[in-house]
Formats: sequence, structure tokens, C-alpha cells
Amino acid sequence: MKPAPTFRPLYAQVRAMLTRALETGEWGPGEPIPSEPALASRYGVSQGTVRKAIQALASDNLVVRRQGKGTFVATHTEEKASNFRFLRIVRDDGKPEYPRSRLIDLRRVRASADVARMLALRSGDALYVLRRVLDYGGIPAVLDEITLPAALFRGLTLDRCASYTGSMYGFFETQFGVRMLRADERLRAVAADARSAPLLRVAIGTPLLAVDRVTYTFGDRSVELRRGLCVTRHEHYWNALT
Amino acid sequence: MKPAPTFRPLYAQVRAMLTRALETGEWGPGEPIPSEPALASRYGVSQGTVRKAIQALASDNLVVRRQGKGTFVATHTEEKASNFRFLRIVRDDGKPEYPRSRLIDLRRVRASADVARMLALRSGDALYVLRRVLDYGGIPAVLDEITLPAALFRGLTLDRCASYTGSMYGFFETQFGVRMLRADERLRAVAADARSAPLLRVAIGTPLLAVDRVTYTFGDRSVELRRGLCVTRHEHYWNALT
DNA sequence: CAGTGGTCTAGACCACATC
DNA sequence: ATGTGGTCTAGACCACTGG
Repeated sequence: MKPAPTFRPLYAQVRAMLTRALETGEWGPGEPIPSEPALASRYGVSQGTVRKAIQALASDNLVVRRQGKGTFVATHTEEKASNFRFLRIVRDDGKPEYPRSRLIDLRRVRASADVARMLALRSGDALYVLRRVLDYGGIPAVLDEITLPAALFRGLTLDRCASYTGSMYGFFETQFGVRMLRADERLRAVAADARSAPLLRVAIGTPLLAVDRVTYTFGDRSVELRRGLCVTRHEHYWNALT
Repeated sequence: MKPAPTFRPLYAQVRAMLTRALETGEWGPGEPIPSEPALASRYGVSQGTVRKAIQALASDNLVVRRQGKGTFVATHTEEKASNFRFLRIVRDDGKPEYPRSRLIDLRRVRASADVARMLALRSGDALYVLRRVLDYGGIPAVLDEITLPAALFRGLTLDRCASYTGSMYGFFETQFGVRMLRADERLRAVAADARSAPLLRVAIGTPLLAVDRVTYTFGDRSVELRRGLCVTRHEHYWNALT
């Protein structure tokens, strides 16, 4: 019998409290959190312990540390190149081009049993399904179908999407307060069908890279399903195994 | 003008010295490295500084830390489940099955300009090209074509491959002293051709997931090119965006 | 029990950014 | 000059492993 695996380091507890403060929005995206000495006094621990907690948050990309300036809450609205964290489709020639997004349509539908399970909803709950195409160098490369719980994205319209300049996740963060923290992806090869082929300007049957993403926010709650269909002729999906 | 960006933390220097010791094989794969106090005295720094250096190596997967036991040089020969670090193809049903490998053939060829560049060789240098198929549940799923510099893998034969039980990288590590540390992958969707279709038992034209890997050892030297063609019917490529 | 890595503290000093 | 995070040290104690 194992005795009792109840040991929990101090820094882990501080980390949990900081995460909670981040989740409740005590400091908003882009804003600085208090300095290490301030947090040490607030939680009654040493600066070194606070430091370790913050570094764990930084390695989870919840905050960004900047020497001489402070520690800032992560945001999708100013990540520039670092936005390639969630955009793994890059050009074969390596040019770091940011694609242009063209919105196709937005529908309101009911959740199937499968989708409901993956989003921790009930069958029949309302969903938004947004479709868009990403163009690289003016050529369509990715058809995204983005599924969102309507409850979290009340008032979402095509116009609101279109009028926002910046990344999708920046839009979700600023307009709906939904913060995407991490994602899982499953990749397969599929054939272009009658629905996707015209939008990507390829022949039916063309091999496409299908990227199925589940995106999570605080507390490992899934808040987005996304299927990307990618024409991997001039672009590819990039991944580093470390 | 910037003055001189020459600052280098002590722990980074210790880390570099430890990396060098690992590379030269002062401690072999699977063996323990000296304890923190021992290393601190060896390098004339505090234990805290050594700890930070070692933790950096651990996060690069060069060593593995085990509380109460010691710090051990990473090896591909006993990684059990952690071997899924370099094997991202998993079953759709999530069962953690380890596939069976069937060797197809081994050829000795000359490097083209492209391959030579990617492996930092000269055009015409000798290469080995090994092909194999991975079966999941008895069904062929992946056709791998593995390209290696002959200079590093002298005496490689099909028989030697076949007689080794364990992972490919474990084989390379123990038999040739070549240690794979990290890899980059590029994924595309392609159509099965006359060469691959029969081996994977699919029709010509079937969409396949093509995984092009470049694998690196110490000093960011590339030592393997690998192309995997995957039938993503019952399996998929898994990736976490963190 | 001794030895390992893991946690926590306190304090000094360094590098960087800003005013 | 001040305040931030980053480095480095020294020492104490804790959790885990194995003899």
C-alpha cells in the first residue's frame, strides 16, 4: 500500500494561486503582474519560491518574462512572430509570410453527440461553425472549419470577424474573453471532396493534409474544435521533435 | 553601436562543459553522471549552479533525473513509453501499441546534391538507404525510407538490423555510437505511387501522410534523413501545441 | 542508514530598461 | 538613479531510493 502521496511543493501552490488570479483576470492579457518581491510578500514566501512558480507559468506560455521590464500576461494580440506557435503551416521556401484570411461563412448549428463530448457540452447545444480560407501569396492553401460553443461566443457575426484585424485567437481574446492556452492536433491525409475542392481550387481527389485541432483554455476545458484542410503544394506543416 | 554582447552565465559554461563530456562519452548512455556536489567541486562552482546546468540538459532530454537515484545519460535503449518522443504515429483508438517493423531492403547509393547538402556531405559520398514497413495490428501503416551517411554506419547490413530487437535509434546508439538527439519534421499529403502502394497494400492514388524528418546529433549535425509514408486510416500523427 | 535529487530561504551582485 | 528580472552562493531541510 502506498501511504499518502499528498506532498505538494510550496511553489506549486503559489503557481496554482497565480494561475487562478490569471484566470479571473486580476491582471489582463498584455498587462504586467506584480514584481517578484511584491508577490513574495503577498503569499508569504521567499522571492526564490515565487520565481520558480512564475518560471513554470512562463514555460506554459501563460506569462512572458522580460528582463528589466517585468512579467506580463500572455496575449495573442501582440505575439508577432511567436504567433507561429499555433500556426504550423509554413511556406516551403521558409519565407515567414503571414497568410491572408478570407471568411467564407458562419452558421449556427446544434452539437452532435461527438462534438458535444469533445467540447464538454450536451447534444443539441448551440454551436457556431465558421469557415475561412488562408491564402499564401494569393493562393488558397488552407480551408479552416472552426467550431465554437455559442454560449461562449454570444453575438459572433461574420462582420465582427471581418472587421477585426489580427489573429483569430487575438479576436477571441479581446472580443469574447476566451483565451486559448494550448491545443492537441491529429494529422491525416485525405482526399479533397466536392465541398472543399472548389474553395481550395484543386481537383476532387487531390491529397490534402487534414489537421484536427482541439483547443483548451484554463482548467483544460476544450473551447474550440478546428479542422484545417491544407494543400501541401507550396506549404507544409512544420514540427520539431525535441 | 552595441558595446559587446559577451556576457555568458556560469551555468551556461558548465552546461557546455557537461555537454562536451557527454559527447565524448565520458559517461555512456544509461550510465549515471557524477552527483551534484561532485560536479560542483569539479568545476569550482556552487551546487545550485551545477543544478541549473543539469536541469537545462534534462529539458533537452540529454539526461534524465531520478530523485533519490541520480542523473543518467539519456538512452534510446530503455525509454519504453517515452520512445513515443520520436514516434508520433499512434492508433486512432488511443491504444499505445508499439508497431512491428518489417525490413524491406538496404541499398548503398551515392548522395545527390540535395541530400549531400542536408547531411553536410559532398555530392557522391556513400549513403545507406534502408526501407521498412511498420505494421499496427498486423496491418501495414508506415513505409519508412531511412537515409544514412555510410561513413557513420560502416558495416550496416540487413541482417544486423534484423537481429537487433528494439528501436531503430537504440540500434544506432549501441551498434554505431550515433546518438539521435532531436529532429525536425515537415508534413505533407501525397498520393500513393507505384512504388509505395503495394508495400502499404493500398490503391495507387490513395492519400498518404508524408513525414520528412531530419535528425540531429551533438553540435546540430544532421545524421539521418527519413521519409515516412503513412496510411492514415486507423492511425494518425499526433502533436501537442503548448 | 547514507546518498541522491528536490525544495526553500536569505542575501549579494549583475544585466537590462526606463526615467 | 531606480526597479525589474537573472545569476550565484551557502546552508538547511525534505522526499525518495537502496543497502
